[in-house]
Amino acid sequence: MAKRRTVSIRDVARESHASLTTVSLVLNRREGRISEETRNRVIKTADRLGYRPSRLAQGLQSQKSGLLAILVPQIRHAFADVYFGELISAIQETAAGRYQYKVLLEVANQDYIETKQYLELFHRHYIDGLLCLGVTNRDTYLRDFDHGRHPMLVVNNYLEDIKLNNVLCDYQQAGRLAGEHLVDLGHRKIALIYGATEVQTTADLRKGFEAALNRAKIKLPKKHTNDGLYTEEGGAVAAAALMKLDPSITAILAGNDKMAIGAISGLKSLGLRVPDDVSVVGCDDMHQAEFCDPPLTTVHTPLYEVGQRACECLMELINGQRDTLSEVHPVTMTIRKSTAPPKTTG
Amino acid sequence: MAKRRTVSIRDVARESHASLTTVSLVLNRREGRISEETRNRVIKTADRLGYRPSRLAQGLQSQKSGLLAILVPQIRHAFADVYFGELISAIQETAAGRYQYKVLLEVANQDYIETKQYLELFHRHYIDGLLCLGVTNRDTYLRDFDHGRHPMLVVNNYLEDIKLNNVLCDYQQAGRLAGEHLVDLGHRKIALIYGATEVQTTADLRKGFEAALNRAKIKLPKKHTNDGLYTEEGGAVAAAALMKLDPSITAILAGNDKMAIGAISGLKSLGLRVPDDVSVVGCDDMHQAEFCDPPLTTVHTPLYEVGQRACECLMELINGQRDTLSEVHPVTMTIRKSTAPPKTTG
DNA sequence: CTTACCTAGTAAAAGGTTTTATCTAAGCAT
DNA sequence: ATGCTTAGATAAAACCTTTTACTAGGTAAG
Repeated sequence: MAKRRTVSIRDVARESHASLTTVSLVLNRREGRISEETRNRVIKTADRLGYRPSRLAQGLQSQKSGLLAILVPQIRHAFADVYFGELISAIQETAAGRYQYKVLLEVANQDYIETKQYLELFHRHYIDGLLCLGVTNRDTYLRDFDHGRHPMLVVNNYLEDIKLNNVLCDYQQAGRLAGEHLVDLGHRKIALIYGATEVQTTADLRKGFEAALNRAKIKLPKKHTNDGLYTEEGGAVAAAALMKLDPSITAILAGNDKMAIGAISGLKSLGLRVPDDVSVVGCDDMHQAEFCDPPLTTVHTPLYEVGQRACECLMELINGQRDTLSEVHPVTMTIRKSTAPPKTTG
Repeated sequence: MAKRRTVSIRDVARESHASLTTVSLVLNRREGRISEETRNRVIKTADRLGYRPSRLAQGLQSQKSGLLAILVPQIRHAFADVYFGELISAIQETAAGRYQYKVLLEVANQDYIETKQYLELFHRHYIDGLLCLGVTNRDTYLRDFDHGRHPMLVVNNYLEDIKLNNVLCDYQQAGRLAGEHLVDLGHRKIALIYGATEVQTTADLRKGFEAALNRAKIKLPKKHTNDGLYTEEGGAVAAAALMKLDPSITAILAGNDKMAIGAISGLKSLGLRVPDDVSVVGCDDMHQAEFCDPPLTTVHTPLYEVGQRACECLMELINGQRDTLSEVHPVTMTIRKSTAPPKTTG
């Protein structure tokens, strides 16, 4: 079981009676400098020996690691969340497929942030770029990046008082579209189940939603809003509480599909029918939204596309083709069966 | 915006009037060789300059990358699956927390397998070890690993005819426990909703389940089994089909919690009550199982623990403390509200 | 006084690549 | 015969560490 030494470019050079330089030039397809004959000889030898250039040596030389990292917050089952899952899939596929980049997975727990591991990642040449997911306004440590020295960008969010690169969906538009849809159907008593308030896009969603309602002279009083904690259970509880507080509510927007689905089940367990008694709108348009009962009307946020673009933009930052960027993607309504005009009350 | 060169060990040596070797010795805590005075001088200088050793150079020297990869199959939303999510979380946390290892995310799509990228990962010194998730009997390419030249192991599964390292739950026991639980409750007409047949652990679950039934002189005929495709929708459809084929069924085991939850909703929509009319047992004990209606009786498979152990074992393989291994973890029943004795039919 | 050993430290090699600057031989013009 | 150009190839430097083998100077033992 003699662990044979890995074959290096030196071995190829020796066995093909050429110099290091020649082998390197041939293998990196620098055209025109080497004769056809030598080229073939080198390639054949490299093949025969099974030569594979070491990423470590290449990286040391080029000062590039060929790696990017995805930083996710430490949430139980962050990796089991469709939202993150969709983004991670998009990023991984784009990085691997289009750029031959590999993806590192990092979790930002308390110690990680205190010891500034996210900077270490760059300083120790682990990565060439960083994508931050699930960022909130409380993540002030991101200020360490606002000099723009390290290629990084915030995915599907932004921070109010730190200027960072980002690619995201238009959540104000999302709120507006959802609001207009419900108003157009004739609803007047409309409620909102929001997720965490420290997430900027959530604030935007609310802003857009409220603006749409206001335009139709509808208020969004405190008793018409509730926290759904971004979870199904939270959505269920929030919906029930809202209906208890004001039984005349006829429509609810939830900040994501999970809470919307929870809300539907919460309403059902109160004996209310969706959409006959109460209409429900979600946000995200995740896979499951199509298959729940009733199929969910929701705002389609192009997450896969955002993940993909985030990766592309990060590569541009890495390659210095770009300095700073902020890209906003439009959203659309996907109308299914969970919304309908309100019952004409007598 | 002059991009200043990264500070190297050479800079530290120069500024602290010591040699490269001395600096390296001090910084790597090789005790005893260097005087207290020099040591302090070096440390102070390193701090002042903000020196961070380059992982690339260290890796080149040590022939270790400090990275391990998780290989997942290309399934839509593989990263949004609680099953994979739990394993990935466990692995990532263990690798980062206990070993200062970082985790690379790889997706095994067709091209990836055909071009043997999984081997390239080792040959090009990207990684020191590999963990394979979601493996099936069709993944014959894994034969490339059976020489044991590269540290790798299969997580929560195994292959019948390829001898590989693995850490997994005892799915035969899982089937047996579920079967015994239902038999003990008095059920005689029992059905199984399985996932993909090409997954070895699924076959094991069935085997253990059937053995438990047989011991009680109960058969598991073809019409009492159905494919649930590992999804909620699949579970719903499968349950409905089973009940249509044989309305006398009083209990169902589903191969995972997702299908179990689907089965419950499928049964409900047929007007059947769970557990009053039909008992349902799941497998996995994912977070959601506790919160569905009724709370799901299920086999608890210690996924987090398995992921953690997988990581630990991989590190032992990497460090040569171990050559080959196969570790099976016991499972337990978590009894909640979705199972009950069968109705005494008049 | 010689030998052996210890302490504090260093020079140089090794790890594997890419790139820059240089070299050689051949062909051609002067 | 000399100088210039070019194609084809190469030596050496650079990227940054860690480790091995060595040195100089001092002390203790024989």
